[in-house]
Amino acid sequence: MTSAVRSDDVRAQNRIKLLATLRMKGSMSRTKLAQQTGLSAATVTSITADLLEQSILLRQEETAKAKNSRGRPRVTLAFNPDFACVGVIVLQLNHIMVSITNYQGYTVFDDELFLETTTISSELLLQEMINFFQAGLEKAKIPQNRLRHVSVGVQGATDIQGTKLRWSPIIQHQELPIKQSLEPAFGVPVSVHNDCNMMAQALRWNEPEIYHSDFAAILLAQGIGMGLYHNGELIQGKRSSATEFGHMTHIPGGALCRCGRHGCIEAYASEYAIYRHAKLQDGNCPPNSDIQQSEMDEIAEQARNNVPIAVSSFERAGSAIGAGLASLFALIDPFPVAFVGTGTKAKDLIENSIKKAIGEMPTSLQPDEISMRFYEDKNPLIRDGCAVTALMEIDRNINSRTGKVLQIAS
Amino acid sequence: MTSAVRSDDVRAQNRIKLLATLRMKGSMSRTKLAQQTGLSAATVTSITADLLEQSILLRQEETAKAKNSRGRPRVTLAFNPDFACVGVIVLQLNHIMVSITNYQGYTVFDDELFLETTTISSELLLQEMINFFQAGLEKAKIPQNRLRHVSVGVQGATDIQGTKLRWSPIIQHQELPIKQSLEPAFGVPVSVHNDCNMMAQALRWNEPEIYHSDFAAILLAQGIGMGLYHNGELIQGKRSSATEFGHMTHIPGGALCRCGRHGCIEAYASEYAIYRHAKLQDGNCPPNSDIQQSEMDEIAEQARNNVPIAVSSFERAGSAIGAGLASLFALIDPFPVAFVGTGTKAKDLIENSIKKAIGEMPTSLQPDEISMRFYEDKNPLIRDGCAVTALMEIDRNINSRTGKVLQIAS
DNA sequence: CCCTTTAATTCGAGCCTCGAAAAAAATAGT
DNA sequence: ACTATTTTTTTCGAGGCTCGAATTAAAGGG
Repeated sequence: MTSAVRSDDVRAQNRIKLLATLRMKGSMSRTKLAQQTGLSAATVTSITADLLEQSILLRQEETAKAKNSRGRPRVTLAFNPDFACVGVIVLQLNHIMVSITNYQGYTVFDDELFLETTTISSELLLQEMINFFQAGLEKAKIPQNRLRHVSVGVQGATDIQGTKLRWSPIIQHQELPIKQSLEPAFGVPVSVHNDCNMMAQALRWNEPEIYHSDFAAILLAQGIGMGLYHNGELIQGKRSSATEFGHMTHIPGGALCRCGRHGCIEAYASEYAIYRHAKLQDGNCPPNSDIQQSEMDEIAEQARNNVPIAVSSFERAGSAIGAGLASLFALIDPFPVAFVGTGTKAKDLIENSIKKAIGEMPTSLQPDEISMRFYEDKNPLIRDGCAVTALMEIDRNINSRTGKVLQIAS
Repeated sequence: MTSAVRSDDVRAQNRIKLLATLRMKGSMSRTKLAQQTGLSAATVTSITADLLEQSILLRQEETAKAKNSRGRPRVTLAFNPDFACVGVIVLQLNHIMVSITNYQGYTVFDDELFLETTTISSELLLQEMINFFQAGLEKAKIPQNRLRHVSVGVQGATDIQGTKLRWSPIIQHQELPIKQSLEPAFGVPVSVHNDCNMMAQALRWNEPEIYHSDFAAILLAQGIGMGLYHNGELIQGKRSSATEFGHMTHIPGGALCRCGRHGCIEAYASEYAIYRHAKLQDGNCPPNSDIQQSEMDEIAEQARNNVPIAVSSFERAGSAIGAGLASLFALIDPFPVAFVGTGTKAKDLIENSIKKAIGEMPTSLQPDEISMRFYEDKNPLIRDGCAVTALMEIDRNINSRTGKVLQIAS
């Protein structure tokens, strides 16, 4: 239902709109900002005056005088890179990445650390995250008070409020209270996000022409994950974060999945599933959680040499994904899909069977009309997605000059 | 993205909020309205004064003086039943229903007509809809100018704008331009909606305690349909209306579906699928589109007498639905489900296998925790859903005193 | 008949956005 | 060098809106 609105909510709303426009479309002049936002020039002047005064925006020096025309030269407004910065911590299997991004969106520091996530105690893991990020802050020589937000990207299910990691294949523990543990240490808001959702966020940021209102990012790796946008909004559960595409049913009662159930898409399309089938293991064989990339490469090579079992391993994977997509396309309409992760190395081996499976399904659309793109390296996407999420969170919470937090009545 | 907002949008927004509160929670006093909407008493007075002046609301006579307390007696505000009325046309297989609902939400007239939808030309069908509704208007003695909106509920896929019926099993034609044909005849806005979405709308209206933010209405009948709400909003496609739950994949390459593909949920769970299996027909046998209710009842009776093939027919249906729900529950979190239609007569035969199939799937929730309710008669739900949709459309478009239509800049 | 209580209204303060007019800051032409 | 032109910004009421506080309305209780 619509919310009650007060007069000053209007200003807040329009300020957010204006900042979001700058975030998505880059620096621009006030006049262009007025066009893009639909606000009057007068209002843009008023709002940007506030933002300039608060050092949130900067007048950008006209370096290469774009003097194509006469008239008063436009003044390009840009985010002040030093107004704030955000931290990103990405938690993966045996691996932590941290990075720091300035308010303009440039990553000014990144580093990574290997540690055994599967065996470590949850206290120690949280402490390592804190220490490693603090060390990063020092190495990057960021003034303490500049940090405004830390965004944590994790593989696994988070809660909808973005406070904790509810369950993850990379650690043994459940309900890891990340926000609660990290906020006291950093003194700034911390939010926790599913890695696939962050990939989707980053794609939307990098390639808005393709990934805008309706699209999905699908992680093809040890597990299968998804970040899904519909009508310009991230689809999330009511309690848990992730659209668990990998655990939609593919074959009722079928192969054993890492989650303990049978027949999930993941039990056919993940690396362990491809490996299991290629190695002639039974579908009920417990998933191998420690497959080297070289082994997957080898199976792919065999498939390229037409070794039947290797070929069919990848085809099964493609069919499972295609069938799952077809189901989604039945629910929502067809949308562009980005495949991300090491699994895309075998793109040549799965693409056709994905399309074939989509085509067999009750969609009126031809599979060729559906945009499918492949992105091998997931890490930059996860990192950028976390950074943008954090930056937009800051943008959204820049308050009126009173400094009080905006409250909209329910 | 957020939209630019103008000052008078605030009034419009709050007026809508106020009307929506009255719609959903019934007549109430200004003071209560202020509490419920979060607006100040002063603002409620101001807005309701406008609405009273325009005869949109009425001061309700205090019939049974609820004088429980002293103090100035509250004045209950209610919709003026005579301010407007809306028409509903429900188009089903060989069957048209029309009804008229006043602005207070009471249905003041309804009627139905049998005609061969499968063979009729699209021109004639549209003309019959117009004639039959016009006749209803006359019988109900509704002043011409009181009608404000006509809402058409159809079985099949509509376009997202609600202008036409793109495809339907009940007619041969495609892209039936309902809005375009009916609007000139009625002289008021016409909107077209999928029947399952309207069922969901009606449930939300009738039982908001259960069906509020996230829930689904599933039609179990000749076909399988769904209306799905997520985060308080109807999930729709980008182009087509319906969440085609019935055409999600159940068994890849499985039984033949009415849509021409194989393995859809509908090919296992619809009445024709149950019938086909019970009659020992092959899964590739073309769907029988003309099954009498008595035949379905008979199969159900056999199942209750433990005739194995009849039992398994219903179990297969339940499993297909349960598996589909489990997939949805993996995407979003589990939500309450309302099953609607003649298929619910066999509720005792399918409920357990639905729950079993959900339980086998990778949801952490126990199937018993999921609300599942059954509603045999779909027609009142479709009708009421259409009526409420139309009424809320009117509420949303009541303009400021200038009479101009509200425009929010993109 | 006055006091208490609850509901609703009035009124001024304080925000906002907007259009029109004015100011600012450049280039083009003579 | 100076004026006219062009384009971008800013300034300045006008007109909306909501809100809190104070006021008025309309009962019942004693």
